[in-house]
Amino acid sequence: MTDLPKQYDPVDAQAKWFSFWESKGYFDADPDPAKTSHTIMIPLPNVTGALHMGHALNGTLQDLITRWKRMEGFEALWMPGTDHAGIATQAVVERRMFEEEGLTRHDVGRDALVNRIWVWKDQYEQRIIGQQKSLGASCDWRRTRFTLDDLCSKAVRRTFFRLFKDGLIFRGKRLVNWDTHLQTAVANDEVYHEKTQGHFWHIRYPVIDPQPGEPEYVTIATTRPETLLGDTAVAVHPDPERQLEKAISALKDDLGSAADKEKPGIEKKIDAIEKRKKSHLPGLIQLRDMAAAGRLLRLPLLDREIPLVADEWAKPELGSGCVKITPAHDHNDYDVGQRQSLPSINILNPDGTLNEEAGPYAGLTIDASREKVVADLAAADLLVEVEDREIEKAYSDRSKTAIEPYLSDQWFVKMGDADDGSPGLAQMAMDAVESNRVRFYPARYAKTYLDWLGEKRDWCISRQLWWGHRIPIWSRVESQESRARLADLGVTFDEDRIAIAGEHADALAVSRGDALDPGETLLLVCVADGCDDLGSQLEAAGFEQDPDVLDTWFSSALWPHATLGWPDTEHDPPLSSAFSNSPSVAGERSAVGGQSSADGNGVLPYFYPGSVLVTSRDIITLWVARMVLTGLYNMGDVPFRHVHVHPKILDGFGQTMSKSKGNGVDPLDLIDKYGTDAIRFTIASFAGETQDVRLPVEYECPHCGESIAPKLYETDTQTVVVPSTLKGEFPVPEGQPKPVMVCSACGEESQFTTPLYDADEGAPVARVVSERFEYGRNFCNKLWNASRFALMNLETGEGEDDKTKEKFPLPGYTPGEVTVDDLKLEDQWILSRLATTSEEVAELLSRYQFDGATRAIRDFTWNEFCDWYLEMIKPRLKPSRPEDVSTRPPAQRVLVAVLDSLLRLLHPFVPFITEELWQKLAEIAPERGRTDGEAHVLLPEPAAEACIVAPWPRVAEGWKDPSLESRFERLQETIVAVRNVRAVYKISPSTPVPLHVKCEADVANELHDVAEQFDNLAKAVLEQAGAEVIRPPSSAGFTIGDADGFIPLEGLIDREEELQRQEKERDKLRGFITGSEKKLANPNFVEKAPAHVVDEVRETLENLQKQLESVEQIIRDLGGE
RNA sequence: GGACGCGUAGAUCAGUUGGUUAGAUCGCCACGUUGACAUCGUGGAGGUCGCAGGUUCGAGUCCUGCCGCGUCCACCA
Repeated sequence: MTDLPKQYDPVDAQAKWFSFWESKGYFDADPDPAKTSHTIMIPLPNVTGALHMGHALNGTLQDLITRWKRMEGFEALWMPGTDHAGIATQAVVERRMFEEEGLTRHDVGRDALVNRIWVWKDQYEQRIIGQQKSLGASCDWRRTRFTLDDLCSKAVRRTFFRLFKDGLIFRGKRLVNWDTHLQTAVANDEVYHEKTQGHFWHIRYPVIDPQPGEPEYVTIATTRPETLLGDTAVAVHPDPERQLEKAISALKDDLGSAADKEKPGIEKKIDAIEKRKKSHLPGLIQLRDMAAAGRLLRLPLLDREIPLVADEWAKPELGSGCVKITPAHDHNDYDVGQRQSLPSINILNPDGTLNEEAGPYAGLTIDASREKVVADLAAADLLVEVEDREIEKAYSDRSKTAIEPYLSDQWFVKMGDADDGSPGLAQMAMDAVESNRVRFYPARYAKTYLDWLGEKRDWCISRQLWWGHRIPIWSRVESQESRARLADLGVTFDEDRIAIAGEHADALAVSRGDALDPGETLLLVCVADGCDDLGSQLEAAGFEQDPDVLDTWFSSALWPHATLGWPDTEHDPPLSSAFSNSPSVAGERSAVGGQSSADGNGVLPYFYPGSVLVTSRDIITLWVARMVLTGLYNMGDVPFRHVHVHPKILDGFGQTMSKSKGNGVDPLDLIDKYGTDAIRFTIASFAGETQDVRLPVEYECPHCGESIAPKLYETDTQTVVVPSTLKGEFPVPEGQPKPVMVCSACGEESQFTTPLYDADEGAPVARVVSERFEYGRNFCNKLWNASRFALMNLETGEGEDDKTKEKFPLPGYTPGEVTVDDLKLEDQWILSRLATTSEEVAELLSRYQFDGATRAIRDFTWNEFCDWYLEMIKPRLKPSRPEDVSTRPPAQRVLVAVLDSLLRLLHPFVPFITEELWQKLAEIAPERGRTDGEAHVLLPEPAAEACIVAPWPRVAEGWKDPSLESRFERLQETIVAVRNVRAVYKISPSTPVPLHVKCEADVANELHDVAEQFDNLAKAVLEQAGAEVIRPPSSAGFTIGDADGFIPLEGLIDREEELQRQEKERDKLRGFITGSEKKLANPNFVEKAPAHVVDEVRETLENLQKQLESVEQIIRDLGGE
């Protein structure tokens, strides 16, 4: 007996089959010369947190492709791993350390902090991997890597060394976002801006030795007067007249295309500039000339002499037309400083107080210095005016304190082309896409990639952090002494050439860089991987290692080749069993290098380059571009052939999901509620090419399960998503209980998932869910029950004679050859449809159109296999006369063959349920007819031992039969039409109706052949069919092109009602006919449209007219006109 | 400010190079449970494809403009 429950229980299947797959080693990918490789490198999740819906989408698609390719016979590697995510991870650990123990990183020191982060990392890595596994991820888990493990570290060191030696890494200045509270640089995306009330100070800078006719002062305006202490110039536009004209004509262009309501505003602006031209232009021209003459100004308060320079940054249409230049504390001013060769004066200490450069203001905080500077300027009569003005200020997301732009020494990778014009790193990466060696799907994303790389901006790779790959550079001020010490290591200095000889020739690279003090240079020594003893020797020689670490993206850029063992060509990369990736915690480092074989590292050349990168669009620049670049540089080949960019998941309000908004759905909650397969299937159905996905979410009442709609809620600082039945307010008033959700069904209150508070321990919490996943759950249930039906009918059973009510035995499934003679219409049809569907699915998957593939396979499963095929074979499986028992075995065999193919087709989408069913099917049908052999014959073969390793169905081409499909369609249409009549006349399902069909003789024959299906599916008895059939009186009719059906309904027919129904049909047909006639009457259409289109319209028209005639005949019969 | 995308049924989305009557899922309405499945079946209602122009024999699809929305990048004296 089949013991399948009525509903699929995912929990059991998920645990059972995942460990089965893993223990069998099905996920493992190793070089196999007999197979082609298929490689996907996972976009590394950060070790900072849990997986979210974006990961679920990203992971599902990769697993889907990997499973599909594996079944197609590829050696499919999906490489897992995690990213150390420098800034984010260190920030999380530092924050927790501070909150829980009140310690800062300076309290514990570098090594201790890094150790703490390792502990955190191990914990979270486990959690993330666990989550990925619960999604069914068929990664080769033996190969799990971490961007700070030994293998990746070696690749990072080697890459850095090569770049440095090639002169592609250099030291330079750059303004960073400095958090004075945490004393660290923060990334752009950790900076937020807020508008506050501020002032706009107009300050006079005295001109030194003004000539007759020249102004005594130049006026500038600033929102940050204290920065004048770091000013090194004042700029004026080099051609103010042209610039003003340009501004005016740009505005005039706008005016031409602007909406009416915007016009007055633009006109006002034009007026203002015109006025300014009159009032300021002569002065600005004069200043420009003074700048050209190299005239100097006296910096107020510090009495420094600074030049007046001509630079386009100074916009004559703004302010006074002049602008102070503070290269060390403003991004734009920094650029001006570079262009104009101005010195940069840093006036800040790391803690945000002013340093000795600020002279008398040294030691003051920024705010205090501003007050004093303003007061002193006023006292010196240099302050012209103070305006109130709303200004935007940058704040650190982490410390919530103000961000200061801060000039610092950083390391860069040169992206531009070489001096001789040969392509640089950026150009190489651009060429790879332009020549289609890397292809984007959808193609439009190539533009994002090319535009960004086209700027060829140098890549700043240093970060002021402790968590990460430390920069392998040791430096010391250049001197006789330091040169001599380097000479001990084989470094020689000949004029400006630095050479390295001897045993360290390949382990060291040396160049020069700017030292802190002007006039001094630094000797920069880069130490190659595996030569850390040289670092110690350098330290002994008075060199210091750079304190910074590398940008996280530097290591993740190497992911595609580093994980495969590059640069080690001697050994295969080690597998996790022999591999520790957490040196500090493990206490000892394991040796890098895995199995040594005569052939060297066979893994790298086999799996590189990868096949496809699956990612979201926000890291096309940060990550994708850099992987291509380093791949080309290190490997001489691109890291992957395809880049598939999938959509983002948004909430019902169209906003990005995130923890900080409270609208994030936890994939684990969903898996818990709907099952992994349901989630995967639904997610795959979302993944199209055009749109991001809106996933409306609800809160699920923990008491009764009711769904409560969300709403947006504005707090002082952010907009969050909360339940629409919110009771209480945020921020939670002192002493008040936390806000709750009130359930509209059961009236119970509960806390809910929100970024605004942590729910009380043990309290019932309303989680965020989405009904959309019922789509996948229902599909799985349908598949489950269809299979349940099949399995029930494969066992021996008992039939009952319709007439005698005598029982008789039904045979169980036995394997056996099925030839075309054994096949009924529906068998041939479902095999034809299966052939078409599997081809279509593979085609869509190869174009990464997962939504289309999901639809195709769902339609086949539900609307064709379940709704039609299973229904049609029921009579054969359960004959009602003992003499018909022989119809059962062929039906069973075709059913098994189709189900077998269907499970394989579905496996990449819903792996757990298909494996479960595959194994159940194997118990009763270990040998199944294969559809991929010769057409029209099903030969039994033993099934693969697991669905995951079964071959992807390639149904033999010959099964496809379009003419059969269209005949079948007529049958379907007829049945639907009969059902329609039954529904309209409310005929009970158990009452048989007679059916007469007027049609050509050949059609009539076909209908007689399938007469039993009319009975089976529409409870209709085909009484007559043929050209001679005439409409019986009191009957309902329908027409389907080449056949008219009549259902005599003596006593049931309401003549008026039927007349109306038919008249409605007639009017509809007439509408269509008019449309077609109009087209054909148009000589232009007939002449210009392609012949096949015209023919099609003619054919359609004929058909429509036939139908219309039939309907009109029916109407006349009914007594209408 | 620049780039890219989106706007199609009450909701969420498909709609291949322009070509008969614009589809699906959920929801809705009516009917239906002894035989795989109510997480189901059968039938049905529901759309002037954001707006305005244009190209074309023909536009949801191509072009221009506008309106609304989103994402990324840049910038903000």
